[in-house]
Amino acid sequence: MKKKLSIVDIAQSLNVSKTTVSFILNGRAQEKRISPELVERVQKFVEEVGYKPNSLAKSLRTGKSNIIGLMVEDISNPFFASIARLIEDRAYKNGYKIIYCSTDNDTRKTQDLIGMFRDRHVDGYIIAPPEGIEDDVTSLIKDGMPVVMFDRHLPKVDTDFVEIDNLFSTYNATLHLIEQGYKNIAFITFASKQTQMLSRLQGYKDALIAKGLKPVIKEIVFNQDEELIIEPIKAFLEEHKDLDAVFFGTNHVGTCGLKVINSLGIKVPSDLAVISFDDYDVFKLYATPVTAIAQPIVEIADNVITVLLSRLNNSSTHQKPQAIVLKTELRIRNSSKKAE
Amino acid sequence: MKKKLSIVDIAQSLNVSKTTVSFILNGRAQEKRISPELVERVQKFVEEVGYKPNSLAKSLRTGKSNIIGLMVEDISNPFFASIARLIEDRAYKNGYKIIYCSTDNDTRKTQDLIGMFRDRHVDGYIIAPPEGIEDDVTSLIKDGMPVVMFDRHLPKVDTDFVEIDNLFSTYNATLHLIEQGYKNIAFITFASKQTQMLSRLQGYKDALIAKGLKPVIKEIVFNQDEELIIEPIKAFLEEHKDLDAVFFGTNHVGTCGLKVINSLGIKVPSDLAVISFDDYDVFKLYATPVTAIAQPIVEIADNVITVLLSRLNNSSTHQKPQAIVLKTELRIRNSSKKAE
DNA sequence: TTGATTTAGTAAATCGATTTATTTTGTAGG
DNA sequence: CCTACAAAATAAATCGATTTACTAAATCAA
Repeated sequence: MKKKLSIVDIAQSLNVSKTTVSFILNGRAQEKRISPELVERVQKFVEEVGYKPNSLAKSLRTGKSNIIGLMVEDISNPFFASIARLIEDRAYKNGYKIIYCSTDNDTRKTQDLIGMFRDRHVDGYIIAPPEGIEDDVTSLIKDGMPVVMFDRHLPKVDTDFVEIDNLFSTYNATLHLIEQGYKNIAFITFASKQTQMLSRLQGYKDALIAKGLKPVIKEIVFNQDEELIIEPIKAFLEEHKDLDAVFFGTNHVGTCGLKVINSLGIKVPSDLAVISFDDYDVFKLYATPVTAIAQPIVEIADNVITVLLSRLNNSSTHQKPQAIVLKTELRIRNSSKKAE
Repeated sequence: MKKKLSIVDIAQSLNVSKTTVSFILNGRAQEKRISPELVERVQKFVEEVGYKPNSLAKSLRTGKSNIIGLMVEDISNPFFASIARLIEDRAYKNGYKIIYCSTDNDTRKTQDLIGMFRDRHVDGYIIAPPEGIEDDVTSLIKDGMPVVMFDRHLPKVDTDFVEIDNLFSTYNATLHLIEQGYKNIAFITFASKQTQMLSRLQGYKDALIAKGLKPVIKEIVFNQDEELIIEPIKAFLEEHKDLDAVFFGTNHVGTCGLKVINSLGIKVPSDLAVISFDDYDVFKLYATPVTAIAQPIVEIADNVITVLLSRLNNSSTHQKPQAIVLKTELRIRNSSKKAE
């Protein structure tokens, strides 16, 4: 177990001071007028023995950790997993590592996790915020931490966020259903006060009302246990035999919804047309592929990391927070008009 | 922007030495014979002002970071995302944070990432290792780092690992197909020398040979771009019209395979029976649900974290590395016998 | 009373870097 | 020859904890 080399070891081996080594390694040789020969000698040696500065010590001194904290709702959800994947790639390419965690939309858990991240001195935060976390995020921002929110935002917190045009997305998709001749369209979603969920619901309602139809809404209480999501959906569908279409508000609800539909032997779209928010292999490969609203995942990730990196690089300049809203794509998969 | 309190601030406020504060905060008060009154006073004050030790400084001194490095193949793959989720939960509960990354099965990238983790002084490693990474992992172990491998292992590296009984899983599932009357069964998988892939392939071959049938194997070169996976599968299926069943070696191949099957208008299972490794919503919700081999995800995660934590807690004792092999479950979904 | 031991606590070294302040050396100008 | 100034490098302070080694006061035994 060879022990790690420190900057002192390097300095001693070369008979120079560690200050000099440090300056050279940090590219401040010119500025500090260190002779090119010495620079060369040090760099060559460092390369040779494979010395790498201890980043903990570095962080302690500089106050920068080169770590970004990423808080998603649930890393096992394909939407968040994909985003995380893309963010991870771009972060690593820019010399940042990611510490991530799943909030489960649980305020207390999220508070704890913010505490942990803070404690670890992460340089910046990427958060899909749960409800009730306003104060904690505000306090982060007050302390000068860059925070970028995505998927949703906190109206009371003035910071960058990247999200999609939820209201238009569901409005447009609902209109599509109506134009196909569907009239009894239900919206099944998670009970939530989060901005993206409120907008999705609103878009659906707006479309129905604009066309003089009556909204039918079912809100499911989120639960880790999938059975407890499936159960109420089943009850709802059994109770509303008159529906001719159903709109699922998230990929998770959508997947559970399809399971219910299968178990009840409902035929899609002849018995019941289906649209889901989020596109996802399950929807593409379903017996009759399901129309879905696809989020521009790559763009979301790109924007998130770009905004955050720019904050990290000029932490001095106080630019106004950016609100980035991206478009979605309605992927129409079973466009057969409703049989009259 | 209030600045953080340090242990010195605490010590000064209370008129005691920082040594004393440190001892008390680390539960060494008794051992160090510090009077109960003083202990009480310090604890109360610390609580009051909400002081938290700077974990970077702590790590620098103690050499422990309380961070676990998790390297999966691809965090956006549902198998790895679920495992990561479970590991994350259990790690946090035990006071550890996770830094994760996706290796893409790329040796060079993985080497870089190990370097980064090492640099960050992570306390332990959980790795789904790509090929060719033996030396790097061995060197980690030599340096006394706990390393647990999962999903696959490196035969030349003697360390803990958790995986499933791949050979039996595919053997058993293939036998199931044969018993159903299928005779021309192909195995489509990623080209790979990884232990789990070799075993899966072997299990398939063993079963066919045992029954006097001829193996038909198609190995796909992995690629980030899904089109480049779909393409060769399509070519293969078009070329082998005589097949009556196909076995997909991973969830990813399976999903792509179903897309091909859909695009070719092949009916499952009447034209072609399908089995896939890994169970997954896509397979449950496919037009005719697909028989799949379900991995015990919770058990895998539990075992991984348990083994790692025990190594972390008694790093002194040199227990023999454990090889944990778990059972899978064959979920039979369209068990209709082949029509003769 | 004296020396040993225990009790309760602290000063200083340490982890491995960065950064500020300072010293040494060389050279040009008067 | 002496001063001034730049060039080249370094000593020492710092980040915020832990840990080793030490001290002062109190207790105890002989």
